[in-house]
Amino acid sequence: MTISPAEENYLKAIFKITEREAGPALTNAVAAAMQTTAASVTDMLKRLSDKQLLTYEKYRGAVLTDEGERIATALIRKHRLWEAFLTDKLGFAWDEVHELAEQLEHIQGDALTARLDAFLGYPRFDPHGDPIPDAEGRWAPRPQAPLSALQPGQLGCMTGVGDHSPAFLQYLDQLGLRLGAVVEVAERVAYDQSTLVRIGGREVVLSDKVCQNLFLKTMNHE
Amino acid sequence: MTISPAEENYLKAIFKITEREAGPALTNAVAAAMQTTAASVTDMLKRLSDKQLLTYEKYRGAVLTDEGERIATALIRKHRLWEAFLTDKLGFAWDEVHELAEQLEHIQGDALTARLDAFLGYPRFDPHGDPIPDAEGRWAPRPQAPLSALQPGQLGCMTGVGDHSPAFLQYLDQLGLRLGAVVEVAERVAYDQSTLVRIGGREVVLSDKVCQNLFLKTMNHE
DNA sequence: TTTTAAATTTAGGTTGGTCTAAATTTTTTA
DNA sequence: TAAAAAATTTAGACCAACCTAAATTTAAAA
Repeated sequence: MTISPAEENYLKAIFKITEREAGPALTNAVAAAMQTTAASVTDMLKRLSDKQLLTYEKYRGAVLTDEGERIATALIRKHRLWEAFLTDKLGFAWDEVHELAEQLEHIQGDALTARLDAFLGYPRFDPHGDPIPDAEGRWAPRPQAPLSALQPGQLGCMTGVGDHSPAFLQYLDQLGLRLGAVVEVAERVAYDQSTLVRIGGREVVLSDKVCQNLFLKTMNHE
Repeated sequence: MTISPAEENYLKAIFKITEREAGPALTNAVAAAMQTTAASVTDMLKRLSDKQLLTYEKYRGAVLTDEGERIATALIRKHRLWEAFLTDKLGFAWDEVHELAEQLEHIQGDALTARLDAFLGYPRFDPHGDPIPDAEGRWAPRPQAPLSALQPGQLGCMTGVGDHSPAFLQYLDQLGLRLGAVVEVAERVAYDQSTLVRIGGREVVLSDKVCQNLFLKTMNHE
């Protein structure tokens, strides 16, 4: 049974929606994620349901089957391995790799994925700090919290981002915020929830929006 | 103006046909190369003609325009760079890379191609000895002849193959015939044009078909 | 609980890329 | 040069993936 790039993209979108929202993925949510119309989504959900890649109830949304989830996971694995390749081997910046990986993730061939993984040294995280599932679909645990959840005085090591847009990533570059950067929360402004942080000696104010999209692992002082 | 993978494949097929046959590429020749029907080809030739990627005259075949040729060349460049990547970096054998490269050649992004080229050290030939055009579409000259054209007593260094099928490539592996191998023509059998050659000490008989698909650069003794 | 609004599906259409079968043109052969 | 064969095109159809507009169902509000 063959599966098209378009179908794969739907499965991935549904996977990501159900990752962050409880219950079935609703038509409009999928349409928003796929940048398409609700009518097109309904169409596709029926086809994916026929292929047993998800269960679909009219007006009630879709849930991936085990097979659908397996395909989505494999796709995310390939996407992130290619992102690691593009940054680590070809020297692309972390804000340049998403679009290319969107194409590369659809290349078929288990041997290719396995060899690429080995060539990269079996990375467990991609250039944005997102976990790369292994060949069996297992995810590495990642104990992290958004900067917005840290209290003044707390110290954190940057482990990921919640927004992959080039604009956001470039802004972080400018602030010296890359994976592994150590950040100390100095003060939270009650008025707008913005946060004063110390990054490598310098003090910077980060908006609430930025803090919600910055993930850190808490550390002890010294 | 956007161009689909299917369209790219047609351009590449037509490029390769006109490379080896004089005059315009005929419908049936394209159909054979694309493993499709003549009707589908006619359809596509009209569309590519509308897009100014080739000139097409009913019943008389197609000739690529400069733009069509540029696209075909870029596609071949990507195909061969990816093949080099797959063998040199990921450790695939030369008979395993064609299908994967057929997929990878359609990945869009000039920066990717440029960086891949640099990462590989600007290779001028792919794992099968085929030349890789540079970013401007220029081809390295390759002075070579089929083994079938060499006379007894002549010495040659293997530089390429005329058949990329896994079966042929694996057979060559078995004979110790890889790029760079030195071959001495010992004798040609008039009856069936088969050739007795010496490869690294051993004597082997190669059929005419094999000899026509083995390319060498002639060398002087010692 | 009835009305309104929001979400979703259905109906019908488009485009790209393919197909088979029939019609046409070109080439070959008698 | 006329008939037969080969090559090619046209006609009509299909499928995947999308679309808009209208109809329907569900959820929210009065």
